[in-house]
Amino acid sequence: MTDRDTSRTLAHPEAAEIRLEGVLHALSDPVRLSIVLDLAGSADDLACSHFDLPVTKSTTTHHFRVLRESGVVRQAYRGTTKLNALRRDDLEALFPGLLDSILTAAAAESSRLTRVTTGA
Amino acid sequence: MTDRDTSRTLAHPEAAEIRLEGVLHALSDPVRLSIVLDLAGSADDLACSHFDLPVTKSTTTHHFRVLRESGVVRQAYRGTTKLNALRRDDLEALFPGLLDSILTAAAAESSRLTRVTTGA
DNA sequence: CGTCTCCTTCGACGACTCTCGTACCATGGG
DNA sequence: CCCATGGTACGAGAGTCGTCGAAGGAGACG
Repeated sequence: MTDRDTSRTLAHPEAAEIRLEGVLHALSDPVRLSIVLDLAGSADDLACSHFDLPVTKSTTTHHFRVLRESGVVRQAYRGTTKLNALRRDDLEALFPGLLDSILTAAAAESSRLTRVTTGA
Repeated sequence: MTDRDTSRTLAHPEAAEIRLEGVLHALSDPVRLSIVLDLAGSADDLACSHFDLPVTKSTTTHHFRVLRESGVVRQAYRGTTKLNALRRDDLEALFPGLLDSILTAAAAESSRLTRVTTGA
């Protein structure tokens, strides 16, 4: 009906439209950071339902939209599921090394906090 | 008077207390990102009054507090002025390469957007 | 067709953020 | 001692964010 087609295609920002502030903001939420971390650890695409997040499905939809609209992930429908992939190439071209260092930092912090929590 | 001494010392998080999400959130604001960029470009410390920000003084105070409480900058009083310095070492130890890639990305985006804006 | 699964939309709520103006404190110089 | 300068505290207002539940659409599969 409107210009916001709800059925087939998903709006993604062009690479040139991606803003650093948006990416940093998208990655500053623990839920979204864990999504990105999971996505980075996997070979290719992951369905939304793959993720085990501590929020409801509508909140999950919200987080994936933030990630998509900030240019961090690319999404595409495949049947009833929606596949998600990191936009590694675009991000690397715009901000060389940024994604990797954030990913490394997130992994480091995750293990650091786990160690503290478990006391090991 | 109270335990919140307003005159001499400023509360900073320990290095181990610095959270990646907090750092990313702190850096996801354009004003704060420009502060950090300016701070990184300078040799050492800069007074708050050095910065030419498009906000009022109270807002500036707010942004510097966010940067300090997230562990991005260290602040110290020197007479009537307050000096600011990036916590490069702490951040580098916690998140290797992160600050540099964000700084590089910010500089790249800044020049990219300037180019677009001026049409040059 | 019926139904199941996956995901979206909508409206709502509380919390937090950014911004400001005004009043204020602390240091330093005349 | 008075005042100028640099920064803070305290509201307060507008906006955004993260979260949820209920309702519903789109494919797949019997």
